[in-house]
Amino acid sequence: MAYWLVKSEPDECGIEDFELQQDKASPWAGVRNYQARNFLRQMAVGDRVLIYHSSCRNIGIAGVVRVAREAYTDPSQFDPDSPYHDPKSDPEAPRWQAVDLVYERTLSSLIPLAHLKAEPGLSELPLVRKGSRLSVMPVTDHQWDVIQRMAG
DNA sequence: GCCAACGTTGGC
DNA sequence: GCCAACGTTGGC
Repeated sequence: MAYWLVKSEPDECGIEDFELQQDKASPWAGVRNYQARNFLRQMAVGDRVLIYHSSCRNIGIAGVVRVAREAYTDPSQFDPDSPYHDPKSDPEAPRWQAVDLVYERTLSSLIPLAHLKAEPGLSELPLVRKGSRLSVMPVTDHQWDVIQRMAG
């Protein structure tokens, strides 16, 4: 089993939205960055995914979800009404994939970005590197352990 | 709202 | 293939 972290704007889809769905999986769609997409493709059912809340009042890691379905064609790329529409994507060779994620737990208290940045064991995590915009990233076993410890 | 840093686009 | 211009991300 592998570990991952994804960024989300809680206004769009935060841990609370997964919690409301409980055992019902939700699509993680709209990724439009090649590096992030390549990581999505590597996700396997059962992998754990940290949900990071960005561009909001309380920035940081908020909870954990689980991969419920491996990568499949993201339908929003072909939907002209979707904000994620990609007119250059060829239906014969779709550019973008989505996965399905299902709720696992909400942290008792959010781990703020400042704490993540201050933790030496996380210095290699792309999330805390200056200017990093990667929205889907792998988390090593060690980084995972560090974060679990911080979560209490 | 500001703005630095980034990824992508497109002219050459 | 280079690189300037552009649009976006995301913390503050």
